[in-house]
Amino acid sequence: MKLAEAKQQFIASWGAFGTHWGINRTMAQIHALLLVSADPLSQDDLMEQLNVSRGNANMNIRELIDWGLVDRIIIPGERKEYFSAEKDIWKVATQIVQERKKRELNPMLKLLENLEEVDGDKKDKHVKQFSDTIHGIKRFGLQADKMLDVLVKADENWFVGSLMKLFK
Amino acid sequence: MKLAEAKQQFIASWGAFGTHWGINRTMAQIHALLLVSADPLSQDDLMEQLNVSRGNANMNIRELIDWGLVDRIIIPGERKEYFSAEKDIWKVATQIVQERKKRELNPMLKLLENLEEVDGDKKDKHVKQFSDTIHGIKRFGLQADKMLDVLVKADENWFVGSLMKLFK
DNA sequence: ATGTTGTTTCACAAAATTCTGAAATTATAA
DNA sequence: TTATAATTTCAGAATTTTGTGAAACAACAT
Repeated sequence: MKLAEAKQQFIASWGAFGTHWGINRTMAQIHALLLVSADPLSQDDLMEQLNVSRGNANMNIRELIDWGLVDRIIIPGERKEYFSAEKDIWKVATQIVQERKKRELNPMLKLLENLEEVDGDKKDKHVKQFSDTIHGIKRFGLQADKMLDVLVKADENWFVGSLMKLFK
Repeated sequence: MKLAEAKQQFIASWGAFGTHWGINRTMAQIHALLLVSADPLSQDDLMEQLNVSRGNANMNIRELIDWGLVDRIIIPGERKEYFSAEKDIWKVATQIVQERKKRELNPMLKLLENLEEVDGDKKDKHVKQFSDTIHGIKRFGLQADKMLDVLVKADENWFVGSLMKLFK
């Protein structure tokens, strides 16, 4: 397969993949393109290669920078800004985990804490089912939270090594 | 807090949460409502409590059944069907992991295999960056695939216990 | 200062997704 | 059978999300 064709396919698939995970197509595609590009690209490069507008490109680049997945690169002597993606997939994954934890898991846990105490007779099966469910989700969420903290801080080799032993 | 209010808040939040994960609002809300309901509910119950149309309710219930998160309950002597959600959150989580693995991770790995061999000089840095990236993602994906398989098959107590030891 | 190039913003447009409700279908009862 | 209740389907409507492009803004060079 030709490089250009393979790139296209990767970008298209990564974009489609993203939409299943609450990430919009263009953002995922910009990320994909930067992941497979040897050199940093400018906003115009991205616009041209992905066929998207200036505004769209700009907004999604910014979002990727917010997520810590893309860096702004200043090339001395050049007026334009360039962008480059973190290529180490372990780092990409832990960065995403960290952000989603912060943005989604932690607020959810906070909510669950509020919902934990409901008025009413604990013998009432409706009250009981509600608080049991909330409790169960919270317990699970706290467990996940702890695990993900370790994962985020872990070094890939140590982590994979330990799991291998565990799961061999 | 009153039970009714707490329920409402849980349902609304679970729905919002779902949208960050590629799950549509109604589907997540139906799931939430069934999670906190002590007894199975009919389609009409769901429609009424969530204020959604028959078609919408029907489609999303079916989807939840497809995902293995909700069961159809036949009550003898009753004409209507009732629905009930798996309450054990560990089971819910492993079920979701299993499905997403099948629907998303496995196809992605297959794609990456196709993209692994690109024509052209391995010395060309563009070719090299592309295949290095694809390789990296594939390696990571295979590792994740294995891990998740273990997780799906694992018993919660064993799993959490092992991790506790590992991460003490 | 003034012009030029590059970046950001944002009102509106386009597209994608989700929802509705009525009609068609299916299942059960009389 | 025929009537009745429950379920499913799906074309179009409503809503939400995403994208566009021109104008405002900022940075720099002359």
